[in-house]
Order: sequence, then C-alpha cells, then structure tokens
Amino acid sequence: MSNRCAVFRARRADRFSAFVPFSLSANCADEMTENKTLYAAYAAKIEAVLAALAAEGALPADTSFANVAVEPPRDPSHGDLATNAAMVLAKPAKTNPRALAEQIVAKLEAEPSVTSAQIAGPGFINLRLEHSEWLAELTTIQSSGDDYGRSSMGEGRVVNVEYVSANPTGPMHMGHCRGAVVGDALASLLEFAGHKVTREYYINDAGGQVDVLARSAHLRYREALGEDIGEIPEGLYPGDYLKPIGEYLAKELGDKQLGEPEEEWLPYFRAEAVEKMMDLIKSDLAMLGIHHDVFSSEAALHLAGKPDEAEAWLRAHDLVYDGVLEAPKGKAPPDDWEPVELPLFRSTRFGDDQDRPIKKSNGTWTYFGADLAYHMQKAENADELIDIWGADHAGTVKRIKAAVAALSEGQGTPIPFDVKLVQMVQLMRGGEPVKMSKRSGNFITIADMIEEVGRDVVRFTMLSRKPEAQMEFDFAKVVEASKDNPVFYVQYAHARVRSTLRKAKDAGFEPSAESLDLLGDEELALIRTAAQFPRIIESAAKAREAHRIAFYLYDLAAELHAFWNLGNDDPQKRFIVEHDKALTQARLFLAQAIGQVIRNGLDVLGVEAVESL
RNA sequence: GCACCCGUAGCUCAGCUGGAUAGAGCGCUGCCCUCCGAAGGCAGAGGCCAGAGGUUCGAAUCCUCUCGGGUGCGCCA
Repeated sequence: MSNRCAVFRARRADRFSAFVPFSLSANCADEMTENKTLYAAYAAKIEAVLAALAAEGALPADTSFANVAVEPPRDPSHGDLATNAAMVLAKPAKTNPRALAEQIVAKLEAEPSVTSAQIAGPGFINLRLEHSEWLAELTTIQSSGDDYGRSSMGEGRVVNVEYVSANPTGPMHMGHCRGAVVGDALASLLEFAGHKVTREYYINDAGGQVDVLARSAHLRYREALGEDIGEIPEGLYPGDYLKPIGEYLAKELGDKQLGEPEEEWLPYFRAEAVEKMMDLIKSDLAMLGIHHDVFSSEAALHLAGKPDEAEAWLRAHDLVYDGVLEAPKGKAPPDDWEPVELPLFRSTRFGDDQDRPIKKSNGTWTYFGADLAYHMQKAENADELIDIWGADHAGTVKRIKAAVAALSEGQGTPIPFDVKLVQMVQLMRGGEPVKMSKRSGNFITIADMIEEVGRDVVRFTMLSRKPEAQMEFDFAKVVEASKDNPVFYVQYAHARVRSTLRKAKDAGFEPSAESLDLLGDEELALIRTAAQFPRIIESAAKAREAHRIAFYLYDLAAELHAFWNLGNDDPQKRFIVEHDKALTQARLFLAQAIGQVIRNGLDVLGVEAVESL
C-alpha cells in the first residue's frame, strides 16, 4: 500500500538529503504541516511546551511523554481540548499536579489560537480554541481527502496478520466468518495507521483430516464414474460440495485409479482436493471482500524441514525433552489411554498447565509442533505477528505464545506476538435461534448469508461488537432500515450527504470554504466529532480494535442526523438555504467533509460508502 | 478439577489500556411532527459497573478471592 507519507518522504529525501538529515522515525504528520490534523497539532504544541519545561529544569530531561493524552473533555462545557499532562508528569517533576499545571498553562496561554487554558478537577488542563481552528479542520479534511486520518504511527513496521486459516476440508462456515471480518478490518486499520501489513492464511494441508478429505473425494470419484456409493460412511465428509471434485477427477483420470490401493492415489487426491477446497474458500472470502497476500502450506513447511530445525534448537536449550504426560484429570480419561513417551515442549515454564507434545507417538508432527515452526517462518519476514483465532482454540494460546517467545528470543529477535480470540456468533431470525444441522439441510453457509443480507451488513455487524464477546446475528434485525440498525444508520448518513450535494449542485450551489465563519455552534459540534477521526484511528490501531471505528462512525452519523433534524423545524438550519448562497456553500463544505470522514472510516472496515439507499 | 473469555440501565451493548457527574440504542412514560431533505423528533424515569478485599492523589478499567454464564481441556485441527 503506498501512502502519501511514503511518497512525500522519498521526494524530500531526494531533494534535500544533502542538507536535511533524514530520520526514519520522524513523524510524517509533522512534515506535512499543511495537512496536520487538529489533534496532532495540539498534541505537538503541548509536547513542545513540556519539552521547554524540561529544558528549563522543571521536568527531568529524560521524562517520557508517552502517557500524555490530548482528548476531548468528557463534558463539552469544559472546553475544546483537555490534557492530563500535569497529572501524569507530576510525579517525575516531584511536584503536585496543580502546580505543574500552572506552569504548563502559562506557556499554553501564549499560543494565539488558545483563548483560554484552565486547570480543573485533579489537574486537567482544559483549552478553548479560536473557532477558526476548528473551521480550518474542514479544509484539512478536504485537502487530505481519502487520506484524512491516515497515520504514520506504525512507522512502516511489518505486521503479519494471520486470519481465517480454515481447514481446507470444506466451505467456510459461520464460525470462520467473524474471524475473517475482524482480521481483515484489523489489517486495514493497521495499514491506515502506517504499518506494512501481510495478510496471511495458513493451510492445514498436512494432517490426518486431509487424508479423510482425499478418501471422501475418492468416494465421490467412484460415484462420478457411475458407482452406487450409498450412504457416506462414518468418518468421511458427507457434504455435497465434494461431488464436483469427484466429477472433475473422473474427467481428469478416467477410471485409472478405480481399483488401485489407497497408497497409489492418496497423495494425488489429497493435493487435488485441497486445491479445489481452497478455491471454494477463496471464493467465499471474495464474497466478503477478503483477499490474502500469502497462503502458507503446512505440507510445504514440513518439506522445508522447519519443524526439525525448531526442535533441534529447542532440544539444545532444554526446552524440549522426551517425557510421559499424565492422564487427563477431572473428566474420566479416554478408554484407550496409555502412557507414551513423547517429545515435550516445556510450556509449563511459561504458565501452561502441562508440557505439550510436538510429535505424536507415530513420529509425525502434532499441530502444535508444526505451528511453532510456522510462526518462526512468519517471523522471518515480519516485525510483529498477530493471529486471529476462534475462541474454541483459547486453550492453546499459552503454549504457542510460550513457544514463540522462547524461539524468537533465543534466536536474538524477540518478536511481539498477539493472539486475538474471536467469540462465536449465534445466528438468530426474528429473535429465535437458527438451528444449524447438516442433516436437516438447514445449514447456512457464508455464501447464503451474504446473498441474503449483503456483504456490507455482514461486515459492519460483525464489527459492531468487541470480538471477545459473544454476539447474536439476527437476520431480521440487520436488514431493518431504521435508526436501531447501525449499518443502515451510518450508510444513510453518508447517502444523505451525497444526495444533498447532488441536489445542491443542480440548484447551482458548490461547497466552498470562503465563508466558513458563518457556521454556528451546532455545526462546530459536528466538526469536533469529525476532527477526532485521526486520533480514533491511532488509538484503535494501538489497541488492535477495529470495532472502535464502527462505534465512532455511529456517533458521527448520529450527530449528522441530529443537525439534519434541526432543519425540519427551522429551514434556516438546513444545508441548503435557497436565498443565502454563502451560508449554503459553507454548510455544503461541512457536509462534504463529514461525508469524507464517514467514507474513510467505512473504507477501513471494508464497507461501501453508498451514494444512495 | 484446571485454563481462557465475559458479567455495566428491564433488554442489546459502548466506555478511547487509570482520570472529571458512567454513556448509546431498544423498551417504558409524557409531549411534538405528517416538513417530504421519507425510512420521525424532543424530554423524562431507570445504575452499589456481579460481590468482597487490595494497589494510589483517583478504579467500571490493574491485582487477589468468591459467585454466575460461555468455551476448551490427552498425540484432533
């Protein structure tokens, strides 16, 4: 993803490299003065004040400002901006918050655009700004366009986000859908916040379940050649989606592999079936608007000898040993329980409740054994790793984190690694749970769902709840065209803006920044919310929580609708006021900016900003 | 038995990694609107943030324990 910052930097480096030391860590926003957003600008001003205080000796020279926040005050009557700087820094300054606040305030009051700086509560500093400061943000939005809110926070760090990674044994089901959307939106969010993102999918094409897939495909192959296969035997995949594969294989091979022993055909059938299943999954993903950059094969990982390398290193560092696990406690152990000696990873050293086998008793790798090697492979090309997993895998988080920590630290490149758990989705229809049963044919696939409600609805709804909380997805509610439905509400706000601009254009009005000072308090409230977009992006990216964008957009849409409604009672408050061209054009400029922010937010979520409903 | 996630208004959920008087939608109550730039608007009631300790200037947020709900728990993936 190219972004403006990168382009700007490159050009600047070319032209001025002989004179200006070029710093990779320089904040891009600082360089782009003309496009600097309001929150970034005031954060920088406050930091400059703090740096000055440090230079004067009021603060220790090495004080970190990392925890200093510039936020909107909780209560708008407190002012335009608030900072906790004095409270956070009082301790290092060896003074009390209010005393430090007074020093900060004295310097901030010297800023011409600051009309007042007051100390409140335990040591908050509340600032009021000239209206022109807020109005100028509209121009910033206008000139930044689709890049408004884009941040250089990530400093180009490469983040590998692995998500979906559904087993290639069938089409995606609902359980994968939420993780897919959450992972994809997180990837986009990190990109927008200045990271270089790799979207990766891990294909589990090496385990026993793909042998089952191959056998199931072989059965369908026989069926395609005219054999009556009857009921699908227990232990094979019964789904009809395998029929086309059987037919395809019949066409490719004829009856060559009909009576052959399994060893003969299994590898070929496995490879073909996996490939076809991945085609199926990719088409489901495409319906969701999801495209991965990298598909990594577990089988290829094994061929490359990665798990052996990892094991050798772990053994050399006494992190893998041969041992016998105890029988599972609590629930009755399985009938076939036998103590066996296995190579075990010492995950108990990292807080896991037992050590975990990396190989099975038959000598092949366990999922975990391959997975830890896989993470090392990902780490070779990334500065940071994120996995999106279903909550049913929660029990395996500790061991993989332990393994990645041990391996990456041991190899001298400790890598930040985060596992995000996504809870299951309960499908509902009009308040009643939808029964999902493969037998009854009442099984809802992702494709079905998207065809019924649309991609945008699926994506936005999946992002309208924090991922680690269970959610309900009600087919009846998510398509409702009303205020209760956030998807509709946000898209409607954008559509309103667009239709107003179209209508205005027909009437001879164009958006213009010429007379923005005609805008009043109601409009300023709207601008204040819109101006927060850049800091919402940064805080959401920092927290790795894309759903915050969805909630923010709902708030912004609500404010737009609220302003809109004023026009119902008072025609003077409408966007288009026929007899007042200057006011109309200023309001249109505002509307355009709000529409731009909504569109930028929806873009991050992968939801279309529609022109009309 | 153990681990992880969750517990905030009657319901569904936010709460910006410790900040000011805890927010929104639905539902409820009471008014207003029929403007067409529709798919309504305004106001009100409603809370011991599951409970108990702790950390500090300050806790819904961090730590410990208890209770309740969900998920998972030998070599499956």
